[in-house]
Amino acid sequence: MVRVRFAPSPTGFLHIGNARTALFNYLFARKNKGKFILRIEDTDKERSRKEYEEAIIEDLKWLGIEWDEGPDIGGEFGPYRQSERINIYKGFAEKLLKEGIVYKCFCTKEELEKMREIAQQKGLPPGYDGRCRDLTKEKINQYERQGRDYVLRLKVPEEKIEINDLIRGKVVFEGEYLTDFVIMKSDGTPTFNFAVVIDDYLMKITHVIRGEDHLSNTPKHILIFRAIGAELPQFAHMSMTLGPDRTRLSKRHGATSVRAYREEGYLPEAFFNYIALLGWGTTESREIFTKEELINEFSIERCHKASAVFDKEKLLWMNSYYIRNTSIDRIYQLSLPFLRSAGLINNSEKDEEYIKKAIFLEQEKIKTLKEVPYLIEFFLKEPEYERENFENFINEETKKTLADIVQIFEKIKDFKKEEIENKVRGYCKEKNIKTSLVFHPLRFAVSGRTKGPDLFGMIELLGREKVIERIKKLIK
RNA sequence: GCCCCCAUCGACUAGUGGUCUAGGUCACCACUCUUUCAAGGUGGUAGCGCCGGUUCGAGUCCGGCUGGGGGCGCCA
Repeated sequence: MVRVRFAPSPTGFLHIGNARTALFNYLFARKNKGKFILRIEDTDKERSRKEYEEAIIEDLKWLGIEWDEGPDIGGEFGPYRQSERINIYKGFAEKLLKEGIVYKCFCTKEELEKMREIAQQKGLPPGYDGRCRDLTKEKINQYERQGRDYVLRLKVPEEKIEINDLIRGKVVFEGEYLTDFVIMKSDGTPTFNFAVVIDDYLMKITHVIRGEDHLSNTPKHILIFRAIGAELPQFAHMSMTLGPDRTRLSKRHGATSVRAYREEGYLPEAFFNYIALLGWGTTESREIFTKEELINEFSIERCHKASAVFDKEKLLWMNSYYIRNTSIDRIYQLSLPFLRSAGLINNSEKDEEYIKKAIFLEQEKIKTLKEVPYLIEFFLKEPEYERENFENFINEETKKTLADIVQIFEKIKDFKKEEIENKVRGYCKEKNIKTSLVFHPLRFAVSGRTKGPDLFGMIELLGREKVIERIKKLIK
């Protein structure tokens, strides 16, 4: 049975890169009829916050990623919050200490700093020189009596470690570059590297799918798996997500959290779809997939090794594509929060059908839900006339035309767009005026704008009364 | 500094030794449709980082170089 996990740290909102890791784990689990587990890695007390855990859970749900076990729903292998598992790690650490696989290190920050400098001078990566490895019992007792802090370090053997990565193939790390690393901090909490392995082991994780930034940590993990006598899971290291300048996606590239895109009015399915296409593709280079199709098509072997640049433009296109191809009911529902905060929706449900019709008229133009209030605003409120265009469309000449149009509108029996269009076109012909000389001022008079939806559909929806009122007010 | 990973249009990708005068999508440009803006349709610009090797034949295999990314903490 396939078991995978997504293990974020609640130190901020769900990041795009993490969302992609979560997504790939999710797709892999569903594709293989396995389980997807959510685990919260909150051992860093300084930076972890409960609000972020809640936010991450909310954003994952928004994206449509569901888990089978997690801190909110429990499961057979809980608890799923590392802060609640401290005693488990301690137990493993004590056992390893007894077995002599792990040892107490009393070195101070200053000593460690010096060591790193020396290692660098020798052309080695900065690391620990192992000086506390063979401390005598007496020495250890003495240090402890003095109340000195200590950490637990793993005795790292000098041998090469091979990883058989599902995405990258064979990766070899030579032994001499890895030094004894910390598994338990002096405050009695585990390091990330230790907690991950213990949890993956106890939670029976079969496939560790994570970002490439963890590839270099993997030898350490393998050593810990071996130390506790556990079987290795399969590893798959996904490529990273980069900003437009090809550096790691970060704050200075603008919005990097899923939350931000959600608030900008992106559809979850569009975001889901786009993110899946980063570092992954099918042989036919298809672009649009439903969640089910993605689950069906997904394969870890097709993951790219090279990192991918997150392209906001393409996401925006995809979002508009999804908006164009989604039912008005859903667009309406999703737009509600945006309409509310724009103060356009306080007057009750009567407006629902009217607003839906307005959205329908604008649908092909909507790129994000955030634009909806602006696009339909003039249907709900008196228009604000664009100053820079005012005189182009409302002048002595057009006022006369508009006055005629009012008369025509007053006489139309069935105030529907076909009839309205026929009559207006007929008027143009009769007076021998170019249609654009009528259409543009009319559009402007009714909406206050030079751009907008289908003119006659818009007039029909606004209704005779409102249209005539708006025109009259202008030409007075 | 050391270790590891990576390399096809500006971006995302297809491509697993001949069918590649390298295909698709976004962006960009032109034309078209048209009452505006969009959307749509048609066409176009643009790429295998470089140098060697293997081979009858290399985007595809091997090596080096260059470039980019990641890691090296009592952060995760």
